[in-house]
Amino acid sequence: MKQQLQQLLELALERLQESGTLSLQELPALLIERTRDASHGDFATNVAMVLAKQARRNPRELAQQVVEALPENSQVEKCEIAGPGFINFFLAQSAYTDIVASVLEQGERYGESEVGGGEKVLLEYVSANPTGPLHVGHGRGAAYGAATANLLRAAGYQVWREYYVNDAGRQMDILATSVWLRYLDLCGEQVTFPGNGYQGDYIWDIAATLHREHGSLFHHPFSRVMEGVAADGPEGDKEAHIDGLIGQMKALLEEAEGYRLLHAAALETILGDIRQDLAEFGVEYDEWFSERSLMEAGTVDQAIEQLQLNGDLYEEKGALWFRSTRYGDEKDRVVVRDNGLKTYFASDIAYHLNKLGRGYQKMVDIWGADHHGYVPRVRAALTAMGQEPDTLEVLLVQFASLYRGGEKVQMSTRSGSFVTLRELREEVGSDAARFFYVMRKSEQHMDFDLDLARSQSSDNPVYYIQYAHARIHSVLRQLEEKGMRWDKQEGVEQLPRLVEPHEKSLMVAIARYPELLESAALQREPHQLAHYLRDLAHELHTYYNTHHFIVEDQGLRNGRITLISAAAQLFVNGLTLLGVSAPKEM
RNA sequence: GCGCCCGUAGCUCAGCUGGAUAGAGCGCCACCCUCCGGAGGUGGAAGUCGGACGUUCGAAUCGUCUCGGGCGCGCCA
Repeated sequence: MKQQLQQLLELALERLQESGTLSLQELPALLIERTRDASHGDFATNVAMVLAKQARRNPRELAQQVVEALPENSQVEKCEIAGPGFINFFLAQSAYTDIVASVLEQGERYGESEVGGGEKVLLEYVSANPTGPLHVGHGRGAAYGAATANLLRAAGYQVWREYYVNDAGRQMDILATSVWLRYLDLCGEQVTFPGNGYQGDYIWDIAATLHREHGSLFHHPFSRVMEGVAADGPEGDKEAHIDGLIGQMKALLEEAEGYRLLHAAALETILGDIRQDLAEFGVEYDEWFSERSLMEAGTVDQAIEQLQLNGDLYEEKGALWFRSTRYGDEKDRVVVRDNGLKTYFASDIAYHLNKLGRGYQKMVDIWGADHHGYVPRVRAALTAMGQEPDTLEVLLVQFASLYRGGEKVQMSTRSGSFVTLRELREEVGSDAARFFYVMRKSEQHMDFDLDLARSQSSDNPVYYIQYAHARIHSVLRQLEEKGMRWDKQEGVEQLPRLVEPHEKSLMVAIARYPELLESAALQREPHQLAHYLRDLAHELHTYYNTHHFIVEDQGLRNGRITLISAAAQLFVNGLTLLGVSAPKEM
């Protein structure tokens, strides 16, 4: 609808240009908006005001000429000039009844568009290190990522959803060592656990499983383990201490290939937990991309080599540095440490090159806001490789604070008292969690009210929306109980009889949906959809309270049932995109 | 210190490629069921859009400065 108006306007302006009424070098991008006030019609444009200055013309006078030049269109009832020079469009009722009919025709596809133009997008989200269970911060990235993926697909992008698994590197070594130390404890050793080790109970669980399955196969005296290991903090060097422990573990367990076994056991257990957690949350992926596979395929070395050939690397203090300052970064970055280990950054460069190599010219990464400082260096690497830096789009998700009983829930990773995503899901349910997470703009800090999310009342927006949908189905059930049936054909024909203001505004809301989806997708803002659904639910409830749907007049009845059925379809479509269920009864 | 994000009604937040009297929910006050699920609806009170200056016919929206809050500035990931 909006696009049609846009075309009409373009035609009008062209006519004015041809007739010499207007002579502009360049026409500006036309802005047509939904009006806020019904007395201003359905759509409005400010072109006259925008052009007035260039054309040195009175905006209202110019608006009048534009209106006169507009081609006839059956969907446009009239145009008015208002205020300082707005042109308001009043649509014919048929424009709306046609849309209601098309909702029923298109069903779950209603609202989809092609604005994405089939562009291939690789969307990466969550990608938390498999060193422990997902917490509520990851949950927000998961909900946001999954909803954004759905939105992009609906808008005609080809989306590939990926989770980057950091299954190589030092953090995994620390994890394996943590498990081993707990295991040694279970073997009866008096273990002093390193400050930098992973403290959570889940480490004990993995260790216990290993102990049960392998007995004391990996047992070494703790005193032996500590030989030559630097002191732990705060007096000693925490990093050196943990690196020493890792080294000892690798040395002592090599023969039995125990190191690899423990490493794999820890990884598989935790990654398995993450996968299950996300699956239960309705968050899906097309691929779980392994960092180790990248290493083994030599992609990381190739990336480093490429930088080397370009002359963007230099050596200093035994390490290999990428001169990222050349490409807008604040400081240069290490890609290979003095101990020969490649940094996380090195494999991340390789990963992004790999994505491009797979034919994705658009990479959308969703990161926690604490990683924002990381953006310039990855962009720098892409630029250094001859890529356009905007092939990478990074969406940052701020953290969420939980509130229970009006009090902020204290979370601390260090003490292990963080709230896991699983605990959150169990407390408030998946629907509420998914909706609450995307209800706020992602870069906005959010306060997550657990009591509200859990409450089954109208205060809770999730229930409010789901209730609107259930209510429609309740009406359909009532209809059947009364021995009547919905004649869709007749209903569509009777739509022009729905002239009540409530009916008009419900139709407007329905017509707005495709525009809304486009906007939400282009801006990667699922919260727009969440707000829209709330508005739509409000329209439905208001209508419900004012008018009866199951009326004696058969034609009117079918018309109304047709209208609310279209609304029901939108609740299903919209909630599905957000990963929330649309129950028929509650 | 430098960089990024955020300051809008008592609370939680929309609105931000500049536009017509600044919106919603919660909370508060007053109402609405012989009727399809009241898990609903109607009305009301409530805001110097953190502050200042600037650009503009027009600024919550853009620019500069400033105050306040969060985060980041490792050979960690």
